[in-house]
Amino acid sequence: MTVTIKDIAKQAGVSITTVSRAMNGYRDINPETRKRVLQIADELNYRPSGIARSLVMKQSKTIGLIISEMTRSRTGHHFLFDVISGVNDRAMALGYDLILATTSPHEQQVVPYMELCHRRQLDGVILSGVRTKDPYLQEVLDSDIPCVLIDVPLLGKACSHITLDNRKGAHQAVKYLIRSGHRHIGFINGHREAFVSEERLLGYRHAMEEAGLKAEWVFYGDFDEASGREGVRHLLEQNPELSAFFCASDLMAIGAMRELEGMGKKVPQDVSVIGFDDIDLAHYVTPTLSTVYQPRYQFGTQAVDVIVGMLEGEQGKPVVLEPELLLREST
Amino acid sequence: MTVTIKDIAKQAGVSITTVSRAMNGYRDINPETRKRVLQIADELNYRPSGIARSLVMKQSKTIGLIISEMTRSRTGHHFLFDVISGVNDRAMALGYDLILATTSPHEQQVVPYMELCHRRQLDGVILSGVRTKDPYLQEVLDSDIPCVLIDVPLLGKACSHITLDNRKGAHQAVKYLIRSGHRHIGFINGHREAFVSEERLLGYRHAMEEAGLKAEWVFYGDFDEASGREGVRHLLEQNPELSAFFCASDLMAIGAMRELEGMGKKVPQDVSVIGFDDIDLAHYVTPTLSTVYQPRYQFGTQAVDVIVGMLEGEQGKPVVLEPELLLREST
DNA sequence: TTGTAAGCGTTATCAT
DNA sequence: ATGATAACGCTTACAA
Repeated sequence: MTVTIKDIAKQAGVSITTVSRAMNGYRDINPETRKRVLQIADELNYRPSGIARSLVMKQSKTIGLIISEMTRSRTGHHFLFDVISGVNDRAMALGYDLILATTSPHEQQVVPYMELCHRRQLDGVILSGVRTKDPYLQEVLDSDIPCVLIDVPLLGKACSHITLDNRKGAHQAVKYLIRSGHRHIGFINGHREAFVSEERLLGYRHAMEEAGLKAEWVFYGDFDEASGREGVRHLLEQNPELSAFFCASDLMAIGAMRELEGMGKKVPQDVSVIGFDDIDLAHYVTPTLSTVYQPRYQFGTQAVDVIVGMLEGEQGKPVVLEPELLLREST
Repeated sequence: MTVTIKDIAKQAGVSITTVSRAMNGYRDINPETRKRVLQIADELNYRPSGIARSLVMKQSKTIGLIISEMTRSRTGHHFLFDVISGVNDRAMALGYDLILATTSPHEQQVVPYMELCHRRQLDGVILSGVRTKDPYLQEVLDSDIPCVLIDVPLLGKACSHITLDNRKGAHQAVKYLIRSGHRHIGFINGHREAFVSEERLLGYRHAMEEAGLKAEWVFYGDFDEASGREGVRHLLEQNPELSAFFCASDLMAIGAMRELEGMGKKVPQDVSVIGFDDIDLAHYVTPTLSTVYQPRYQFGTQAVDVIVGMLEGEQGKPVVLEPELLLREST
């Protein structure tokens, strides 16, 4: 049915070896022959089988993008699309195919990391959304397949990562609030199993403490809008003096603003709010949201670069991207 | 290095055939033997090679999701993430792997559809974002590989599609505006190479004409915010009497609202606006946007269902999902 | 410059 | 119930 090099070989009256040579641009072949082979391949509408090639070459030219908790709430949406785009674009540009797979903390216990890798003979994998104590982390460390984690600072023989300088980002945001005159700044953080949460907390603390302020108004949310609302309620209840909130995600910041509105407080007149991520929503809501920008697309492209680097024998170097504070109307 | 059935066979003192049998749950095998084989496989940490299996079985258990113009502007973002999620979730649930690939009208001329399919031996493909006269359309028709197109009403021996009842959606929206008392309703459509644009235009016309109104205030945009603004400017310039706009995307509707605001017109007091899609933004902007809901996630899951149906020998039936008019503050 | 033949990790056919 | 053996479509020594 499908045409193979065998068919071409027959048609061209040469061996399959010669066909293979012609197709792959080897030079120890008569230009005439190559031309004829290529010609016939074209006529026959030959398409090489990557599958067969993968089997014999023991590399698939495929990168796996494994995302944990992709659809859980709407949180991922805003962050992940760009990451996926970046990975896809760069992977394609470098000649790699992309396999997308999703998992969850639970799934991770059911189907081992290595199973995903071997099934498709992934050359490398990019892992996003894993929590600090998810099962895959150890498996990644044990594996020989190059892997770069997004936002989890693991390092190993075949494992590197890419992340933002979250500490700096948080520090910038909080410092700005302080400079704007705020003394009582609440921090609505993400959940505790996210590495970025730890880092952002450190940034918050650092900024507060270096200004001689107490850094104790912290709430742990879940990155989504509801938990932003909750954070405001919770923190304000105990500390009515809070005049600003730094939130570990834009979604939480939006929730915070909504809740504040509901309480009759004006943003930014009464209370200032800063988010994190700079998702599209940030400049569509009213008031527009000041936030810490994350170069999501670059998370994707650079993750691929690191992987491919490792594939070529380099030791994977961690990548730490720069945050950028974007000031809008909410401050 | 990697352990294969051969290794297991040796360890277990049986033939590879027997191992294969054990692994695949055949029943013409001694339960004892199976148990031992499975046991050893586990000890050795055996992971089957999907690649090898694909080669011999001539099916890869893989579905390709090919998206044209994925990152062009920010338009796709809002619509595509859910489609991707849906495809991914259902594909995984049914035991299929997902390969994500992107293309563009230009790319389509460079790398043939069949090349993508054969390279990975895709069992089926889902195609999104193609324009009405993109090269892939004909290729899909000629191909024997099951394909379902999203929002392009192609039908063929191995080709079906899934779409929304766009005509009805548009009709509902416009009819609502008419019932609200509007007589001069502008339509900011998507670009002409989108099938959905034709359909939505028909819906607009139908609603207007059945109310005895002129249906001639049409602008062709590009689905993005900028073209929404442009549409308002253009239409209003020539027809200051317009008191409502129906837009073929939420992004254009938001652009329209922004432009109207800029002109000093209040939404909805002076002018009503309805969008299309119900992206997340719709209920975050001010005023919140009335719109026609598209079940994006279902586009994904059902597309997979159709593909898998075809893989099992069914003739692919087109799927037409139901729109739903969501009324919010912009009307 | 070209061909022969082995092998990649499976499944499948046919014996036994 | 089990085992040889031939595929699957390709690459790659090694020979010629």
